[in-house]
Amino acid sequence: MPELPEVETTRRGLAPHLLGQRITAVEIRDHRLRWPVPLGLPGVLAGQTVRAVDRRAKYLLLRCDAGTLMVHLGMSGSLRLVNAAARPGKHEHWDIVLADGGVLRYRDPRRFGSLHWIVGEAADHPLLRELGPEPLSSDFTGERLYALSRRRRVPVKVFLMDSRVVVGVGNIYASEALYRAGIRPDRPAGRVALRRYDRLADAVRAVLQDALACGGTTLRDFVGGEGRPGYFKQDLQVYGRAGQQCRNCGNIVLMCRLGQRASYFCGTCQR
DNA sequence: ACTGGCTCCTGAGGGC
DNA sequence: TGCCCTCAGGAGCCAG
Repeated sequence: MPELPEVETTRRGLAPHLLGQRITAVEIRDHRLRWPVPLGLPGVLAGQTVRAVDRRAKYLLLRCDAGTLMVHLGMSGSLRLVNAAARPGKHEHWDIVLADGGVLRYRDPRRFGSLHWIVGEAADHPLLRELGPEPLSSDFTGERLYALSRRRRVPVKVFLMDSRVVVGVGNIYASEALYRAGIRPDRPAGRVALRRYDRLADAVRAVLQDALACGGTTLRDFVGGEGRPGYFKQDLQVYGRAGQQCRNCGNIVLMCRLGQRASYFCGTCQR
């Protein structure tokens, strides 16, 4: 599933092909994404030139002259550049046709993704306005986690996955980062000390950077054909490993459910 | 202000 | 070319 590293990898892969390109046509084959794709989109987008390809959280932002196209991949979405002659498959819901003949094609079997056109400052859009800092930016610190978590009783894992606290930490990486930091996922957020939040912020950065390094591999697979699941799988320490041995202490990895999400941890290494 | 629960959707996987 | 059930997951949204 597209986590932040994969969205960033997608951005890096697409940017060189999209920058400076004029959009000649847009075809929406299925409007039923998470939010209905605006009917007027092809009209406003045709003739626009892509000036920048940015990312905010897990949203891709294609900045054009008259506005910004905002794409979310949901959990099963992917974007590929394909040949104009390639027939769209079953779950390939929209195309953006470029002046050079290339086609930016969106595939999303579960349709949890979205497509918005934003006129004006994209950062002011309701979906972006309340977002916390990027995890790989200097604004993301243990001090911030500590300050925001005082008197919060939510499990620290749920807290870490709150996009107002920090963006881009999905279910897999939340479990992995907490394991690396030695913090139990079910510990109340307000009962984690500053020094341990420093460790956690470091762990989040480390996990995301490691995954980003693997993301390059994912993009190749994903551009070449089907995205293979579990590109980061071999590096996972706890996620999906309930009942197996902790790689550090040998005790059994446990699973619990927090905020309707499966959470994995070692009861010995994490406190 | 917080917190927990629900929701969208389809494919995968397990039981039979 | 088996059918049916359950579940996973990003994240917005809402009720209490």
